[in-house]
Amino acid sequence: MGRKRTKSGKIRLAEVAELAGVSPITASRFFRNPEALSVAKRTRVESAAKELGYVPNLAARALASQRTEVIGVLIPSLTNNVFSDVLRGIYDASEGSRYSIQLSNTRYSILQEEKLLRLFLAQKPAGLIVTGIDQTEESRAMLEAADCPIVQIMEIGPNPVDMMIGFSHYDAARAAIAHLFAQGHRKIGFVGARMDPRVQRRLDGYVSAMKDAGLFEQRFVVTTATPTSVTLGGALFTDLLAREPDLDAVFCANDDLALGVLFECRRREIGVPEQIGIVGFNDLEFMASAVPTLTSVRTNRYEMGKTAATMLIEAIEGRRPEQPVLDLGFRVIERQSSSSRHPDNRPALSGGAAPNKMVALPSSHD
Amino acid sequence: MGRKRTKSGKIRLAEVAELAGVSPITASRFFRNPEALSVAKRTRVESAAKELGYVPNLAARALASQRTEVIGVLIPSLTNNVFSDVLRGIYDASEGSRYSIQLSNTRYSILQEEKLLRLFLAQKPAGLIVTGIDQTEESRAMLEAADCPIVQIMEIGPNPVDMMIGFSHYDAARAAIAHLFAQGHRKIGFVGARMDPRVQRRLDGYVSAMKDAGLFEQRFVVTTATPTSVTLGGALFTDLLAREPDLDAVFCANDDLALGVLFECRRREIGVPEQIGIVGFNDLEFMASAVPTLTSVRTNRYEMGKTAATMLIEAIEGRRPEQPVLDLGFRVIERQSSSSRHPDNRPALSGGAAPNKMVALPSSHD
DNA sequence: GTCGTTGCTGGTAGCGCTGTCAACGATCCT
DNA sequence: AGGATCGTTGACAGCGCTACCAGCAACGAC
Repeated sequence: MGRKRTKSGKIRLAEVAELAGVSPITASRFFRNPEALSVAKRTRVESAAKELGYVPNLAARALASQRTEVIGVLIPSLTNNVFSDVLRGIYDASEGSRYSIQLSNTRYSILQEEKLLRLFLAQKPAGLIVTGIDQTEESRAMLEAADCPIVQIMEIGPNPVDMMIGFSHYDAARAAIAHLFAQGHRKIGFVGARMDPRVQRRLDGYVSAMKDAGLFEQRFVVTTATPTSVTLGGALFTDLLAREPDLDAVFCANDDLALGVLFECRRREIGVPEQIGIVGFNDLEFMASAVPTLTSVRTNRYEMGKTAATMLIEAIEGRRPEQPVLDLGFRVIERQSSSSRHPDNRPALSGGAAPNKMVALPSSHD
Repeated sequence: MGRKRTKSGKIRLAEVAELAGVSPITASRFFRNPEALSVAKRTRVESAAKELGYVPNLAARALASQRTEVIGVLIPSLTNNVFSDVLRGIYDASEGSRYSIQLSNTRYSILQEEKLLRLFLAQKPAGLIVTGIDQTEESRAMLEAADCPIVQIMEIGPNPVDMMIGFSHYDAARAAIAHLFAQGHRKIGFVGARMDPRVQRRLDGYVSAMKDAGLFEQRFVVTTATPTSVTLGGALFTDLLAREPDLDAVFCANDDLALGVLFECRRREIGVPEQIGIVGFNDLEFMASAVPTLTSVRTNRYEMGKTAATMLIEAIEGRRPEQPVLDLGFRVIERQSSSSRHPDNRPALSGGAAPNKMVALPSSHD
């Protein structure tokens, strides 16, 4: 049943120190800063610890040192594929380090975020990763006053609290529309769900690109606050078609919606891309596999998470990165669903302030 | 920059006690067992705490009380949709409770699991949630010796370490095959990826069902250790077809593979379900939206996580559930992709020892 | 009236570790 | 050679909270 066993044989630092023939404080130092010990004592403590199977008591450490080795992570959703990739990056980066991850879900509510932030901060985390740049005023103040490094992820913008890593959703959307223009599409609709700040900025990018071309029409835009889903993609597309039957392409705020649009086209026997072009956002794995393959804007989610955690840990340990704000860019991955109405292909469009920082996107699966 | 600020104005329990005019220990009791206080002192402490904005120091509490309020969760993957639903349930259940979640990713390695378990156990967690029933001997021993409640999730089997919640993957696979039989399919292939223990048991269920019907052929089975993906579904299906061109249905170990198979059929212009029936596993949201809609085995992932965490918390607080092993069942959701070769429809098949415990599956998104 | 009993409260003593500072010998510079 | 500096080590004093046990009033039973 696993309920028995009362006192586990606790090995304290003092025991290790005794066995090693050093003072407790020296043993303590071994675990925090081994370089500070002479080689002789270092090996003595090391073998003593191993022999006794010593595991430090984190609570005591936290109490005595007035700081924890916890990195708080605030993300809006646990199930959105986008965040699970980011999370995986964060966990991968934290692995092997002394830091552990404390994750909380804001459910896309900045009020909830504020509440969680208060909770986190009270425990004096070693560092904090927060999503986006749209915090409440109160949250912002807490973050600025916080006594630990902070990374804002998912997007970049002015006035970072501390560090920042992401890309411009606005520019990415503009690049997607530019691609559609280049392929000869003109009447381009927008479907968006959830409409969190990042989706909103994609919409803004879409609107500006369309306006720049003198092609914007309010009826081309269909959005909802409802959480995204494949099914919803179909429904929103249906709305869009009802408003504008002559549509020749759709830019979807994410790939789930794009897949839903694709299925809806199939249901209605609308040819893709002959009659309707489709572009998604995020470049989830299935996009390359769909029939026809679906164009999307690739974002470096895994790397974003991994780099954010790495930067944070570096900063915690006193090595602040030379570049506190990192633009990871994006890339329009051109596939069949948006292919040219005129048969001319061109290279992939890239964007972001640091396109050279781009790396291959790891598989979405682990 | 957020790096400044040295000493946050720390309000200790002692301050609260002083303001309330009680001893620190009484104030302490207020937070742990308010019932033990007289009503007068209770309200005094409460308002004092609120006035000062007191937040308990968890490290000190853990050190003094020799236990933490941390629930350790070990799952094989962060990105698999299946686990993100379970996780969401766990987080939802833990919210509002005093417990916080400590998550780690075993990457489908039981050795890694063992390592993490050792790490977790050393910090004396309040409770533990582990995935599956295939631990190493060492892990098993540690779990049995652990001084906290434990829930095994995702599947049920004999000899629970403590509590257990899940369903029979074997039975679920058999039900899927029974459904295909009922629809007139005979040459049914199996495609599986990753081949973790649960997928293996689905395969076992498939094999037994096929053998029972005298229809099993080794060449109907295509599996790989590679992580699952939509693309992989298409590739495995291609292999399968090469081995057995006369196949009339495919049972996919998960929905990603099923979607890949669907796309591959489309690519090859194979009619679904006329020429090939498809059944997936998990019933992810997109299955209902695909064209044709895809049959799948629905599993109660969110509820599994939520119930597991709820049971665990109850057990931690001394209220052990009357039913330590819970079968959440499954349900074959019949859709177009497997529909009858003979036009007769029948109600959905259900399974599991506690089908009445079945609840509506919450949306996969939050 | 005395003696438990119960309900509430407080004092004492750490939990296991680390921050700070001082001390020591060895090394280096002038 | 004398003093300064560096590298290494240890003593001490808590960090903020709770376990444990003692105390005390109020109450009822004998």
